[in-house]
Amino acid sequence: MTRGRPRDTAIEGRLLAAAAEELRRGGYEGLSIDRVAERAGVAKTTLYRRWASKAELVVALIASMREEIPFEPSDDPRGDLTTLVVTIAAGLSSTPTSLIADLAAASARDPRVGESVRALWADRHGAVTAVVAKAQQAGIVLSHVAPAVLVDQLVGPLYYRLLVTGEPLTPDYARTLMLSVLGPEESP
Amino acid sequence: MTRGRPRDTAIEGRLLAAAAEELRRGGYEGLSIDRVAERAGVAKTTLYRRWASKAELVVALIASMREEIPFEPSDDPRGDLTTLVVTIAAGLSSTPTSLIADLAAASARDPRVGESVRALWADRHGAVTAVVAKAQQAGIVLSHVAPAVLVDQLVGPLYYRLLVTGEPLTPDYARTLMLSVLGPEESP
Amino acid sequence: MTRGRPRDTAIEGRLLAAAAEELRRGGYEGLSIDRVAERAGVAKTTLYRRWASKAELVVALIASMREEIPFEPSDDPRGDLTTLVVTIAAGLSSTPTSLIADLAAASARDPRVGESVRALWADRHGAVTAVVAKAQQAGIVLSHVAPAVLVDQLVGPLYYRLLVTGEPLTPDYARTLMLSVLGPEESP
Amino acid sequence: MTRGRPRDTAIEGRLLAAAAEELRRGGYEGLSIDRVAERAGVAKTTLYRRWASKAELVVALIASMREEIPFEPSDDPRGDLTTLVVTIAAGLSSTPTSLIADLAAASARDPRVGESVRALWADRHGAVTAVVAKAQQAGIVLSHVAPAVLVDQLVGPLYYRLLVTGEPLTPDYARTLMLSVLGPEESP
DNA sequence: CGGTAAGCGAGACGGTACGTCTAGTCTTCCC
DNA sequence: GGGAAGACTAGACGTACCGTCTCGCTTACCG
Repeated sequence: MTRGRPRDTAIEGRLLAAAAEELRRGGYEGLSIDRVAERAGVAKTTLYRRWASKAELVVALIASMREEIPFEPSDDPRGDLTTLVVTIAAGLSSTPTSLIADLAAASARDPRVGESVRALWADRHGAVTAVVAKAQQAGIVLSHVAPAVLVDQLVGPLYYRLLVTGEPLTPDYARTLMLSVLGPEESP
Repeated sequence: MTRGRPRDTAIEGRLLAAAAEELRRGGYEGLSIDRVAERAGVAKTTLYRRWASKAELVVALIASMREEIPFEPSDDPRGDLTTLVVTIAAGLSSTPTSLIADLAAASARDPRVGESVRALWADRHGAVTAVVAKAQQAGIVLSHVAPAVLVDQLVGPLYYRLLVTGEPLTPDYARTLMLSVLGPEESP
Repeated sequence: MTRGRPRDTAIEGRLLAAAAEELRRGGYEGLSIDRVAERAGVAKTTLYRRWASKAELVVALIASMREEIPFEPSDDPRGDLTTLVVTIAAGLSSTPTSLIADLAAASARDPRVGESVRALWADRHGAVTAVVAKAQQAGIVLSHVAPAVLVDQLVGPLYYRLLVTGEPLTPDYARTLMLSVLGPEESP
Repeated sequence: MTRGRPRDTAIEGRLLAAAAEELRRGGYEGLSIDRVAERAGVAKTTLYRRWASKAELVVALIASMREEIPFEPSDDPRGDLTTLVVTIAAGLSSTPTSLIADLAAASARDPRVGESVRALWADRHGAVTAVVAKAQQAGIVLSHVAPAVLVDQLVGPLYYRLLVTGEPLTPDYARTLMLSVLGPEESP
């Protein structure tokens, strides 16, 4: 029923790409609508026709950034978990801290952004949870604590260091976390 | 040594009160320096002489809002730790999340702010570290992992839930964290 | 020769009516093409197919507004003239000033608009000129000055007050102008 | 009484000069606030602190462009009047018509602008009124019509031609107006 | 009767300007 | 030197408007 000139589908991609670049450079705060539009070679009105505000743009952007990181669980839960946590730590420390912090702040301000951001992490954390559950079933983790809590204790400290204490996220630290949660590896 | 007109000590209080009101109404984003100064009946210069930026003002504001919770370590490290973690969780969940997230974001952008914010948490976290070390020495915690890491695994998940997953910080959750780190209490 | 779907003749009227209403409310400046089209229930394209720009639309609008005010000269030029000038004054003061001013401004910017607007006044002013010439021939006006100049001195002050000094255009003022130009009436 | 940092007096001049240049190039329509500010090397807020809108800026600009034409009344009211009217006509016809029309339009929309614009003409028109009154007292003008009306009939036609009929404002025309109002000069 | 040319509705698009807001710095005078 | 007042820079924000464009549908006339 609603007709008219169809939207140029390429524009959305260009805008999101431009916004991503802006976000990468200056974080949420430093993302300027004018610059995004200019970088995308698009009129500001065209951007606003799609997203009514900066927040909505970022929501869409984050959603579009969810890369499918395929993870293949092996028979070695302990090894899998180490890989996962180290990878997450590496991913976090290779992303500008201010960006992650800005996303957290934007999430806290706008529930829709929050949802979008959580969906962004969902894959990775879901994988961790799955492996932890598996390890628990295999008897590797003796704890009777819910897997979700163990995940919080593996992943939470990473964000904590990043956002609160400012300490570095080394692979060693990630492994130490593993050790603390899983206990020392038993020699065969 | 110090010359010239002494600072009007009442002003600081008026400014912080004004800032608190602004923060209450519009959050970090909606806090306007101009409005704070005007509401306090004070020149903007006077505000900036005390705090170099909006972030620092908010840091000071938060600091002023923090109640000195004197903590007296008892002979029961496990009980002490539980009290501490539950208290921290309660403090965090009673503060608007957006505030904490904005502080983290401001920290990531400006190291000086980061330092201030860290000082804000320092007391509490210091206390936790001390008790954890004590518990470890007392043999309650069998882990050979550094106390700092255990603290990260007690406190980190709280921030993680708050800033990342958005899940609630209940006292039960805090206790579950304790359990996971310390292991089940041994019956005497 | 002419192929394709013929233009809907009713649309032009609806557009002009809509434009007239818009002009009445907000003057030239406040006339928005988008709103005119919407008010007429017509696509913007359809409007632009008829007039290539806002100015041309207004030109057509003004042209369509030319009401034929039939004027029947009597044997009493002085009376006729009074009637005419008072009528013109009344017409001007019953029209929003800003509209007249905007038309003048649009005229100054675009010659085509100017031509159209002048045609709008032409009838009335033509009638005045005719009567003045007649009065001059009848010896009522002693001046040897060209009728056109006398007309300027009768009508010009009306616009002058309206557009420049902002003073009101009362019937009395109109009569005073008459008196000044024609001189006092001779008693028979 | 006036406290705070004083306005930088040089800025006003720079802004007006920039606006004048803009006006010269693109007329009222083509004058962009952003460009004026940029050309003047000044923040837009600084401009808006002085004039609340484009119209007000232009009012000030026009006012600043008005040269103080010192007028010394002689013993020859007829000559004085001729000089004045011819000068006014010259002034009007040397100014872009669209500017004057735009000022009239802006006046009609905003009373404050109207006041400013009237003040702009006040000097000249005041001088004319004074000389007319003097001429009337000296018996040169026999009319018993109020001076203000005579002034309207001398000056009004100039604006009328400019804004309505579009006819040129020649010195001859001005003299004809004089002649019509004052009557033919008596030979000594 | 089917092709084709134009009218039409709906709305996207580029481009540009507007006026408002904010943070933080700077300048001046007063105590 | 502290304080008040406010000017100043820099730049983002979201809205409005104009005139062009791109669709798909509809209506006529023409062969």
